[in-house]
Amino acid sequence: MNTRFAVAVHILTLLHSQQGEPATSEYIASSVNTNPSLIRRLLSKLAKAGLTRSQMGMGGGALLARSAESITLVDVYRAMDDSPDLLPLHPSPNPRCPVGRRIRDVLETRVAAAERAMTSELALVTIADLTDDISTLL
Amino acid sequence: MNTRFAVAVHILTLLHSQQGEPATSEYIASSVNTNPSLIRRLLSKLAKAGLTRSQMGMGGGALLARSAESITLVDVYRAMDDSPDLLPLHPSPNPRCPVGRRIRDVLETRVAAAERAMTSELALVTIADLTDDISTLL
DNA sequence: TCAGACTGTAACCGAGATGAATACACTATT
DNA sequence: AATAGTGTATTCATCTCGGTTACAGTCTGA
Repeated sequence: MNTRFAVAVHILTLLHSQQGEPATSEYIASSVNTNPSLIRRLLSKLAKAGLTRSQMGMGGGALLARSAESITLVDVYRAMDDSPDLLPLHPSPNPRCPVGRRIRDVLETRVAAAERAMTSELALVTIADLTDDISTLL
Repeated sequence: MNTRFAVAVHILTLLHSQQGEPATSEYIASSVNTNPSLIRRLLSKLAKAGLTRSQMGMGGGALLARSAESITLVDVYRAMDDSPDLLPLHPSPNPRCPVGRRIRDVLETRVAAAERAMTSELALVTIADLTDDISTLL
């Protein structure tokens, strides 16, 4: 995994703290410490996942499309998820070897269970939770 | 994560199926369908983690250093683990922004919990389990 | 209606990771 | 000594990633 997940969470938390005021990619980029184009790329993915929406034109910017209480970290994780495999399997073992022929299926089952365990944990945390965490840190 | 984890599991399962007979990197490579040098690189890591050992010279090869029942997928995962972060965080948010200043710590806690959930699941599965899975698949 | 403030998206770059391949010194067995 | 192995360094092509520039499209307000 790359840092897109972390940046996306950052974006959503920031949007939540804006309380309905649209945020420009320029403004978000200054908080994340990167450039606006990258932010817009991520916002495009978040919008496709139904987590944010954008107002075009002057005075526009990005907004949460749903309540911060309803957006969990799994939602963000899936929205950023290009390659579906957290632990990719080796592509082409030798089918003429008993182990090589079966290892893929066997391992896939076990790895899928582990990934489910992780996403279940991510599902417990919402963007609103993170905002609360930040407030209590003050 | 890359495919090293999957290949390492493949290697260990193969070694277990050898029942104490040393396996050459050439033989392992033919089952994994890659080249011997890559296998030896991975074996070197596995040996450093105490999971395998090698016999040099003619008739030599790799062996399990511990019982297959005692080697779990977390052991393999950690042995291959170069970069410690499954979900890396964004390196340098803007410290002058309230969200940017705190998001890292807040997110880190939650992500660590999720990663623990995954490794706990991996800890439940041993190399011996995988060998059993393969046998029952026949 | 036009200028300006925005978004959305494509394109390109440099850096780093990855797997494949080669090479070679070293070690044990026969 | 010859041979069959390991261990490790190096090189290479490819891919991914984040950073950046560029530009067309959209909205607002003077």
